[in-house]
Amino acid sequence: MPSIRTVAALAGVSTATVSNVLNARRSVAPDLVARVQSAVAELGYIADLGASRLRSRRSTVVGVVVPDIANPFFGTLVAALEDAARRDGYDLLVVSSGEDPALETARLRTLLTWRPAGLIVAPCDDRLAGRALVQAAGVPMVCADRVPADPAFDVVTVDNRTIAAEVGRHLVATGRRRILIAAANLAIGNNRDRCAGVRDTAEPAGATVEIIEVGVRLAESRARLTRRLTFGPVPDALFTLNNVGTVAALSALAEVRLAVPEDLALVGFDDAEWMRAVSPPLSTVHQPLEQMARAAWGRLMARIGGDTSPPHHLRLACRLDSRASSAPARRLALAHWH
Amino acid sequence: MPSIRTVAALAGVSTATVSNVLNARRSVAPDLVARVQSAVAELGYIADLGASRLRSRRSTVVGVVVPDIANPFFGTLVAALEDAARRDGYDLLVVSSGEDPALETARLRTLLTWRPAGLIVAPCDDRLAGRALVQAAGVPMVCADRVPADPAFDVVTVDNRTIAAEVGRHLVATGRRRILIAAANLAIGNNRDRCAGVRDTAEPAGATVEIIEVGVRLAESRARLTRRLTFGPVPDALFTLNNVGTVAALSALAEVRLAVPEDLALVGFDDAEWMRAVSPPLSTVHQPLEQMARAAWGRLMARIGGDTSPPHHLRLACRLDSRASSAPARRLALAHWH
DNA sequence: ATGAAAGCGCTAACAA
DNA sequence: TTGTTAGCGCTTTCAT
Repeated sequence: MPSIRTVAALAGVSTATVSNVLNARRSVAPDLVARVQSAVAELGYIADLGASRLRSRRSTVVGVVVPDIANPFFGTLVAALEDAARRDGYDLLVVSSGEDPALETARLRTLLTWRPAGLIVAPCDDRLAGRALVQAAGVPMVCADRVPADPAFDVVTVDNRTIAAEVGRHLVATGRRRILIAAANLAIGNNRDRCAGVRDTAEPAGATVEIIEVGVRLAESRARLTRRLTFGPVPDALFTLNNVGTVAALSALAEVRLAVPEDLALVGFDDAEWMRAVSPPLSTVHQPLEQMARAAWGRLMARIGGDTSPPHHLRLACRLDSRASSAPARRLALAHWH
Repeated sequence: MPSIRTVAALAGVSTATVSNVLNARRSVAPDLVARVQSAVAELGYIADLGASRLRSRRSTVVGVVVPDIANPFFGTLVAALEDAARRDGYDLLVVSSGEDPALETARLRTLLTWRPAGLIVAPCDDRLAGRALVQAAGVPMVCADRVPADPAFDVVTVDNRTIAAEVGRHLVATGRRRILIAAANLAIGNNRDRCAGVRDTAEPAGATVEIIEVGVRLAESRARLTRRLTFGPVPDALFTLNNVGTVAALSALAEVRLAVPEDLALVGFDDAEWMRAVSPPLSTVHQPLEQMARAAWGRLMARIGGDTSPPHHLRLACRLDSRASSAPARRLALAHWH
């Protein structure tokens, strides 16, 4: 591949001038600009950003860590981040932690190896074991979705407790009294807050709230939920705390032959297009993912730009999309779902 | 951050020795190894892979281009690629083309800027406009999922025509005669092959096959499908050629009040967990994504390793998971779905 | 087995 | 305004 020297030689200028033309840093005479540009075009020259970063000490790559890029929740988050990054001239190095804290730390170390300008991390638990590594490297980091226990970093998340309280209110208002919450993993603060929110409104209204931890994997969640529904008392409402749990719930409910919403109401945290397309359409808590991505990106850009203000802690509002899966059981036989 | 010189100074050795210890290239005396290692630990030294690549001319980053990382199909593909990459000590620079050929080319150019060891691309159409760029750069490229018209590169895809023929056979065998195919975009060879496959088996059996192009976006697909189902003759089978189309179909069918499978059978290309969890479970063509990722990665590693054999063209077999959404209409009133 | 020195491609001082 | 030179952090000769 041609280097900046090849271009300089062909254009009959110095490498500094080529650099200045390409980066528009210093003003260059119009005829030299033209000569450089045609040399670039003729050679198909593409600058080496690695070398550029090395010398200029300005990095244009940002590392992103998510628990699982195959999960559409994180896929959508990453897509929105990429959009923001592209606008600002950054590229994204994306890694998955597989919901494993040890792997998360290892992946963070790998990312630091590329000298990113910053990091955006959706931690796999509240501990965020790799935090020390990042702090030692002095690389700005913004946490998204999940909140590390001691947020010494900027954090962008949602108002879990408030929206879960609304779910509790909704379930009670539609006549449900025995609420089962399927939480993936209570080591995640989000999930504890969501449970607390439901309790806030459901218990004072006389409903019972039971919580089971079903794990982060689909197969395991389905199995635990099936077991619980087979052997325990049957609830009249089920609230799943993430999209994997919602799929697990649908499978488990079909397996034990419980009808939604006749036998029990189903509400899921995390929204997806298919959830409103199926019958019955599923009631969901919609998280503002694009907004979360933009906010996280904005904070990171601010930090990269030298902002040293105390950590920002942003909580975005969710929206409860109440659909047929949590309609009152008694009215349902007659109602149309669409 | 400490550099290799900081480590060398602390360990009392030369930078060459530090490099040799860290990369295990030349043999180093045990005591020096120990001193280097403790210096590394003490300083929290993390090597700069950009500088390393610059000097050694060995890149450990691979660029990945997908139409949309938020689409679980590509999310899963990328997750599988990341897994393979990590095992081989590579990192992934992932970009989305947004199903836009111009953006695809721009993103490819951006990737080349990082001097990747190779590229894995799921093109957004058969033209793959950026191919010239990649060839000029001399960077090995493997295409996955979609096949460029003139495959001068290694390609890993699925046997679309064969599995679509099986879908046609299945629909005919279960009593369907008026098949509607909802193709996203016929500029994608995959979709043309899938249509041809259905025709291969359905038309000789006396069924009619109609094809409509619904576009790659959900809202548009839903609208076009609704319009077609409202104003055209009602088919008794619908085959959607990707996961977005399947969601669009569910919405459209609910909107026009057609019941699956009583009024028509529904079969979707692309599988997802939720498709087997909903009622009725959806019949789907399952693509071997993990296998596709492993094969693409394997080809890329071979090319990076110097393999100059003629382009490989791999077609993997899909599996039709026939579920209740394409059960024979007449038997259905009595059948259990699960 | 180890170190000194050169140089990967680029940009930032500094000189002219 | 332009060119010359040094050097970012690393690896690789080449010498010892």
